[in-house]
Amino acid sequence: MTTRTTAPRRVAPRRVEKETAATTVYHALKRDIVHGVLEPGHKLLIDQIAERYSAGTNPVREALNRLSSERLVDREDLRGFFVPPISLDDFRDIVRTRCWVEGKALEESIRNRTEAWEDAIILANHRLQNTPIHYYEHTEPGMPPPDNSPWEERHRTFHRALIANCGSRHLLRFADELMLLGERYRFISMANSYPRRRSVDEHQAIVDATLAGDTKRAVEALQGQYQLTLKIYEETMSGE
Amino acid sequence: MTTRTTAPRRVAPRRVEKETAATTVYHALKRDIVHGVLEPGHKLLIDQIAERYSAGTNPVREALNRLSSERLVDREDLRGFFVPPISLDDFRDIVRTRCWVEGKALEESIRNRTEAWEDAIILANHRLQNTPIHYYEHTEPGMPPPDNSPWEERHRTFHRALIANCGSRHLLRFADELMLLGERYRFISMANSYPRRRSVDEHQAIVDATLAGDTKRAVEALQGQYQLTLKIYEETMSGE
DNA sequence: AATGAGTAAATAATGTATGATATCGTTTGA
DNA sequence: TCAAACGATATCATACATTATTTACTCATT
Repeated sequence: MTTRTTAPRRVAPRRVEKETAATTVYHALKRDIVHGVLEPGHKLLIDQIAERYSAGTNPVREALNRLSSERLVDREDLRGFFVPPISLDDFRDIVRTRCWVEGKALEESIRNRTEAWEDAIILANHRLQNTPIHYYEHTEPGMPPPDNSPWEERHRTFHRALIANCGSRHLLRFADELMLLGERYRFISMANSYPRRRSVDEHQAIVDATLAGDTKRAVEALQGQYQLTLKIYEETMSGE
Repeated sequence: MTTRTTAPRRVAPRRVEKETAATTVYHALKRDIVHGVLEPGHKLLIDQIAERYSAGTNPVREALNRLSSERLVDREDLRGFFVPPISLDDFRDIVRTRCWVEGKALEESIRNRTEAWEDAIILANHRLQNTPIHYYEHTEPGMPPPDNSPWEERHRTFHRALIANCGSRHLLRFADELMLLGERYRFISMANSYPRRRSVDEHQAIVDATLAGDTKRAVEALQGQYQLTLKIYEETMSGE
């Protein structure tokens, strides 16, 4: 048997991973609900949604049904779908639960720590620090709100990296769900509260304690950040 | 103004709460997957499911989409729906996560304890103790497996009652999801392991510690029960 | 005039049927 | 032995029919 001179390069049997319309609508709806584009309490009319995302009614229904199981839309038989209302109580619940879940997940991640996990945190933190935040105050009046999606994306990645080593798929899934629910409140009510936060320092403190293996300090730093977010939200609410 | 002698008793505008076909199929599928009637790894063909539950394809797709967000069915675009496979690793993850989540929820429930909550636990435990378990060994060969759904129902209610006072809707939702995922393993692989368990004593121990306000002992008793379940599962698996 | 029951029209969710498109298993040909 | 091609099967999307809810209106009663 002779070696081939031209590498046969088996064409990767990569499934093209085509997306169905239902999945496309699912992601679009999810994004628009989390970003507050679709307002809390708003009724989601099938036909409107279908037209909005250029899809049929059937894919829309499938997307809405998926989201209803993630508590990102409310559903009532024969009455339709709604964007879930927001409330201070709900946000308090989300933050508190997130503190428990991610606190535990961080603790376990540190217990199981590996070099690869630590590297991923360093990297995620570095990338996050190098991603600028565009403040609303610096844009001209009448301009659309600034797009911070790169920062948002890296922020999510950073927090996922912290707890990624906890060893529990289910706990990570819960953390992800809660992160999403929490982000919704940030987008809806606190779009412009970035500036008052020394988030770079906060993140650095979490990273330092985590890499030092100081579980107690790391968890407290993480939870402290979430509780600060809640505090700002409460002030924002009472100030209006 | 005189008081009316015949109470007008405004007829409660109680919505009849009709169930759609999609919801009916959703519950039926959920039950059959948890009970292991639909086997792990099995492909869920839309038409088959539709016929099985006497429904159209559309309601079936909606039900499957809901369940996919609860991890009770796996979904792949253009490839269909599947009953999730089971694995020892997955069950370990479920039990461990359940210990964390319910441990925390029980701790918080005790911290916020009220008389109503304690009463509900007493009652749920009492009802559970008075519900007999029908053992497979005691039925004639060839007979269908015994129906323990009353016990299962009360068992669920008991565990929900323990943590109901934790004050977090989201945590309770997670606990519920995990309970369901865990029950699936019990139904699939341990249908006949009831007898070897002194579950009445185990439950009583949890109740005693809980009502005594002994958080540490209560949580350990609760987690101990789950870990015992895992141990039995591991033995069942290796013994076959 | 204001209130409320009853009723009919409009609206929207739900379900059915059908056609389009992708995947999967098999066969055929080099 | 491998790969391309074909046919069978199933998912997905659209169009349409059905059923429930919501709204608007009428009219009797207070």
